[in-house]
This record gives sequence, C-alpha cells and structure tokens, in this order.
Amino acid sequence: MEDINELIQQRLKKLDELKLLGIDPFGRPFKVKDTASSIMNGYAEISPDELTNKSIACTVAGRIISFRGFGKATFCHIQDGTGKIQIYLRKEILGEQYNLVKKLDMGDFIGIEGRLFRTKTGELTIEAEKLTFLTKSIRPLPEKWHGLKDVEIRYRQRYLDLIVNTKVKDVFIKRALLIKSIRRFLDSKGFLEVETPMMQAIPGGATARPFVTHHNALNMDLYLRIAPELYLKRLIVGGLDRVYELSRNFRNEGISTRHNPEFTMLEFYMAYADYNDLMDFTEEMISTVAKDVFGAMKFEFEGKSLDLAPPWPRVTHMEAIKNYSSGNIDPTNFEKSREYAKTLGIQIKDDFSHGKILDEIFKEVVEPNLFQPIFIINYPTDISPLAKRCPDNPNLVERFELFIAFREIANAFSELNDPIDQRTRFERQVLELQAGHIEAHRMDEDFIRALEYGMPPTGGEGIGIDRLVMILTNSPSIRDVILFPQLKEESKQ
RNA sequence: GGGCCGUUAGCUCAGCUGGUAGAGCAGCUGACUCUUAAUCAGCGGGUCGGAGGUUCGAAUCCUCCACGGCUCACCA
Repeated sequence: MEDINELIQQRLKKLDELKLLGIDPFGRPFKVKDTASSIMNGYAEISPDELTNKSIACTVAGRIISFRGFGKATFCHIQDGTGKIQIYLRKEILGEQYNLVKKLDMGDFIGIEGRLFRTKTGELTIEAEKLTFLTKSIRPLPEKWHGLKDVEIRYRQRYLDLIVNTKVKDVFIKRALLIKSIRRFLDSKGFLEVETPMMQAIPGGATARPFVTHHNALNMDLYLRIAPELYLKRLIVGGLDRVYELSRNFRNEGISTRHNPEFTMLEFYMAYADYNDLMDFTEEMISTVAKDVFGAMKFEFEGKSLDLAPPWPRVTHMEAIKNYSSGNIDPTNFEKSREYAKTLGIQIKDDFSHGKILDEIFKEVVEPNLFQPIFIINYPTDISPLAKRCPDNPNLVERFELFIAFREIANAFSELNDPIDQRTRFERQVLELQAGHIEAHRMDEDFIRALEYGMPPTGGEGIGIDRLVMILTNSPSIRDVILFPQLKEESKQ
C-alpha cells in the first residue's frame, strides 16, 4: 500500500460511506441490456418529440468518465466497451437514491436504468430512474482532456491508456479484426490452422538468436521458437497440404521501434505451389483483408500515401541493387561487391559470403526507397538455407520478400524439398555456427529424415503481423500495436 | 552497447544566468435542476527520478545510477 495520497484517502472515505449505506463498493452482477454505441447509433436520427412519445427504456453500465454536478441535478458520461453515453441524474426522479451521487467519483462503475431523451443541445441522454452502484475506483484517472501522454505509463499501465485514449483502443480492435480476417481468408482457401511447439530442442526456421530455457524433469535445455517453419513443413510431409499457424515467435535480439522480443507471425505452407503462386496469393490476401477491415486500399503512413491495390512490381534482388547504386556495382563480382560495400561504410566481417555482402548492400541502398508495395525476388542461396534454387542459377533461390513502407512484411520461398541439398546447406550453416555466427542454423536430422520420405513441391511464407498492423493503422512504433511491449523492469524506488 | 533528449502535485505542463515550488484539470467545502473543458467563492496537495559532490544556499551546476523516448550499432 505505497503512496496513499490524499486523493486515494478521499475515495477510501467514500468507499466506507457506501458500506454504511449497505452498498457493496465492489458490486454485484448487473443485467446490462443496451450498449452506448447501440443506443447512440440506433436513435441517432430520432427527434426529441418522438423520443418523449415512445418513452424508450434502456439499461446500461459503464465507467464514469466525466461528471458535472448542479446540486439537485447531475450530468455525467459513462463509458462501456463500445463507447460513451451521457446520463442525467435528477433528485426529483431518483429521490433518496440521489444521495448516492455525492459518493460517486470519476472512474467508478455504475449501472443505469432510465429513459432516453434529447437535451437542449441535442445530445442523446439517458434520464436515470434507477442508479446501481457497481464498483469503486480508488485511484484517480488521468486528466480528462490532455489525457495520458507519458509513454512509459502508457505501456506499463496499458489499461489506463485504453480507458483514456480512444484511438489506442481502436488500434487494438483493428488488430483483432485483421487477424480474424486473415484466418477467414485462409480457411476459405482450404487451409488448416495448426499448433506446433513453442519450446524446441533445436531452434530452426530463421536466422536469429533464441531464448534458452530448461526443462527440469527431462533435464534438457529447450529454446523458445524463432519460427515454426520446420514443423509446418513436417506437416506437409505428413499430408496436410495446406497449413498455417498464426502465433508468437521469440527472438533474443535488440528492441527497437520495429522489433519486440516476442512478436506475432503468420506462416503458411501450400503444397504443389511455388513462390510465383505465393506472390499472387499474397496480393490477394493482403488487399482482401485490408478492404475487409478498413474498407480501403489507400492508407496514410507517416505522412505519405500508400496504395495497396495489386498488382505489385516484382524486381530481382540484383536488379534492385543495380537500380539504386547508379551503376557503381557489378553484383556478380565478389571482390567488387566487397569494395562497393566498404565505400558505403558497411562493416564487412571476414566470414561474410558474397550473398551476405549483397544483402547488406541491399539494406543500405535499396530498402530506404521501398515505400509502395514491391516484391524483391531471387535472393542469394547462401543466405537462404531453406529455399529451393532457381533452375537456371544455383547461386540464387526462388525466394521473395514483400516490402511495404520501408519494412519487410513478408518472406517466402519455394521450399527446398531435396533432402540431400538440405543436408549440404545445413552443414554449411553448422560451419558458420562453429565459426561464431551465433544466429546460424543448426543441423536438424529429423527434419532431413522427414524430407527423405518426400515433401511435395511447396510454397511457404511468413508475414509479420505486427508490422502489417503498424502500416494499416499508421503506427510509428511496434509498441503501439502490441498491448504489453517488453520493457525493463519497473524500478522499485 | 554509443550519441542526443527527458523524468517537477493524481494527470498535462511552467519554473531564466543558483536564492528555498507554480498554473490548469482532478480533489475537498459551499452555492446551483439542460450541462458537456459547466460556472462562481474558498481550501488543501510536492523526498522536484535516486545517490553523491560544488556552494552560505541546488528543481536549477557537476559526477554516477535507474527508467523512458529518439537515433546509430546489433539483429530479419
């Protein structure tokens, strides 16, 4: 019970007074029949006279978010899960019950039974006939028109942010609708939603540093998954031809406006398809869900206009590098690429492969230009150990990344289903791992064994849901689209 | 991890080149039956993020620490 200040004391006093009146300050169930938005929308056009004639009864409940007392009458707004509505409390009508009004504070929950009317200024309002006290709030809410701005409190105490900042609530409602819409889309295309291990003995499917934990009974270290990929492909081997998983991945890396240690990813796998099919599929999926949830294809992001209407251009990784490096590079030449990267100020480690260097150049030179949706295709093989090689060039793989608003939104490829090649690629990754590249892939013998039974040609893709939500809700930081983003521990002081 | 910025009342913020803390909202008391940033009169509220230091004197200057933001690095 730290920091019991005067404001809290006042409220505790009212709480005791409620008890003396025989009222439970933390309330009993209340039969809610109407919501703020159903009333506001349902009677938006109705005239004051018609309202009086019809004498419409309603029952609502919510948190008091504004309060204006006049002695024998009081106006307040209550907020429920759908919105807010004004309540008019009169001594003339409530009689004895009106004494309760003096015990009310901003933030308290009340239930109201009453009749609709329209005030002089035209606001649809409930005139209370019965007031039921539901729950006392003993801490004062943030201020009513500046709201809550302190970002640290907004993230740590998201509940306050949600109460006070209605736009924040909208973002998370949109996020939920988007995820629902994605599921609906995939289900309609014959996909099966599955769940695969979050705790894995061999973390695979991405280039990333994992979190480690320990299982006591089994006495073994386990890793929080960095991707579900290898398990989903095992399911393709098992004959589940279209599967998806939409859930959390964990990566033990830096935190930034674009990275949270746990983040939400959609991965889906389609047997008998390749990366070209997936590009068509991705255009359809993203434009469909955007239209479904936001009713639009054009979005405002960071002051610029974004157009999601397909089709989106498809440019190879190499062409893109050439296009944005004003002819200063021959990407097929290892030494020249290296020299060029150095001139860009990129730190080149000795063990960097040609493909790695090219990708660094790409990030430096190309990525900052990719605002409108674009597919970058055909990546270097050595940075894509799980993707199938291009038939005409073994140094490239059938892989694309979708960029929107300078961000990588999706990553997909024709899955490597040749177990012999897969073993070679893993072996090379293991060498990198031993050389100190801590994010490199590990050998996964069971995965190779699965491929040896035969995996049909398959296209697979991952989509970063948080980043997609950021773009569609014009949110500059990933923390704005994750309810409880990771922060350092709150100091005890 | 580096750089820059921030942390003052429950909330939003002032507080100059050092002189001992201020506003609005919220709260309390009183008035008020159509207000919506209600209004009017009065009152209370602070370990100035934490610890050291300089100084006669520190919210203010210096050092360290904590937390946060932006950014760079790292990283899909």
